[in-house]
Amino acid sequence: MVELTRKQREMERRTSEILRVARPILITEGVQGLSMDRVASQMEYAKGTIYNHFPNKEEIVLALAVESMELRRNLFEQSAFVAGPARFRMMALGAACEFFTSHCTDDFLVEQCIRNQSIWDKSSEQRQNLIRKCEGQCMGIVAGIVRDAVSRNELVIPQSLTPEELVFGFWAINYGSQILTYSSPSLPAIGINDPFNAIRVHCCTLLNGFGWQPTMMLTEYMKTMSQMSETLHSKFWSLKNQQHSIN
Amino acid sequence: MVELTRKQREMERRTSEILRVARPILITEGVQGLSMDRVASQMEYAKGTIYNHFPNKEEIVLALAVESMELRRNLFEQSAFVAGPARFRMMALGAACEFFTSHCTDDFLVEQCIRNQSIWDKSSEQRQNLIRKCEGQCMGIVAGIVRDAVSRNELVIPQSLTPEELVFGFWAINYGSQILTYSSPSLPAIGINDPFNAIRVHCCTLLNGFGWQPTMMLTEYMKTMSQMSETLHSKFWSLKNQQHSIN
DNA sequence: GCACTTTATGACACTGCGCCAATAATTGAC
DNA sequence: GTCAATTATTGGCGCAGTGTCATAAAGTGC
Repeated sequence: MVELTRKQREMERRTSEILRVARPILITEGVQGLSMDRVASQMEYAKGTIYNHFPNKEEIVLALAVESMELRRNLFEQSAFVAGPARFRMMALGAACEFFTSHCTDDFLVEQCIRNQSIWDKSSEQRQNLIRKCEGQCMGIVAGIVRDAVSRNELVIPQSLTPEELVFGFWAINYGSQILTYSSPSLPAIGINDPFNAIRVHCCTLLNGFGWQPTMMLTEYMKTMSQMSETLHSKFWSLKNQQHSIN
Repeated sequence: MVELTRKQREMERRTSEILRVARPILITEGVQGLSMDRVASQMEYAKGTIYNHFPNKEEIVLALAVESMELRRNLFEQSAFVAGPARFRMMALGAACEFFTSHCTDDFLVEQCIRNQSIWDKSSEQRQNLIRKCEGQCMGIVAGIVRDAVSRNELVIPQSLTPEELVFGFWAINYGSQILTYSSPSLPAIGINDPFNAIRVHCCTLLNGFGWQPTMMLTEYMKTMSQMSETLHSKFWSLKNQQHSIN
């Protein structure tokens, strides 16, 4: 029994070793650049051995994405601890998104990979469920804040919207802007100089538009966001570093 | 001279023939499924001949994306003709986005492909510029509406935002929601039952949040959107069909 | 030390890309 | 109408990557 456990642990250790080797390849050269041969030779194992751990490279990509999404979820969880009105927690989440995109760019890029249909198609349902689970957890955290705001009478959700659908709008605007920022070749050329600032303005406008109390003037919102960002950064950094030491 | 032109025309005819063959493959089986061999055999030409027209398959994908983006731009142009306050034109643009996603799904999917880094990397700068140009034109149409609203005193843009950055928010929320809708495996499972409706609500809230006149209650906005959508659909359809007859 | 199980290996068949020498078709001068 | 020159087409080749599988090696219990 002890033997079995030792073997299992060795197996798991190598699994995470594979991920450790694969991650920088995926980040620097994309899904194209990642190949089983390459991972194998870099680890000084035969290809077949890698196939004992992952049935195809898409599974490796998904496994890496799960790690990255877990970091995002941890940042979200941390944001949900901010004191004060629920709106502050919502703003902290915005700060977490910004942090994730600008300081965990690698993880953001890895997370992006799973939006590729061909990767999704080739991977096992089991691992897909891990992704869904993490996605659901993130949604749960944000929707929880929305529900909290409602119960505190700080927000009235339009009747035609579920709390999750309200979250969906913020999710979409953050996600969309991040994708556009990273994949649209030249935003400045078409007049978008500071996408981060722009999205902050839009989020503030959206929050105010829903009448989410306390309503804030733009200047006040921006100031609070800056302060909040600064306060949270140390926590965010420690979460990020934790993540890296695990790998 | 006449001879040359005839040859050139034959060449061009075949180029578009290649695209006509490649498009359904790309749509049904993704970038993975599209191969030069396959296009060649389906057209009953040798592979080398296809390479006389496109230096690699990525160029084919980009060429298809240009076609699809041109359809989007045409829908946008059509929307900009709507009479009344600039806000109505902005709403018509929203309807155009909805139409593009739900009735030109194939084009939407093709447009998505170019967000893939590896495709962008392998394609020529020339064709990349075609994409940028079309993207810039789309932005120009929407930013024009924003500027119009400002000059009509129907809108005051926050000082920290350029008109394009204001557009960026709407772009992000629409784009983001569309991507999430198509690539997030089970939105209903996490509480998002009607993403389209949700985004309409968010857009209305955002417009109101910016104080874009005439301010509209949600019910009024939704009603107007439905009417507008219905009115525009015939124009949209004819544009879409035009596109298809060209191919 | 032996029979048996588990694990690792790398050669192999297969697919697809991009190249290019050989081949075929077209052209225009005579 | 013929023919050399130009131009276009062809498909086989080298290369790289995937995933499989028979074989070899290592590990395990007795």
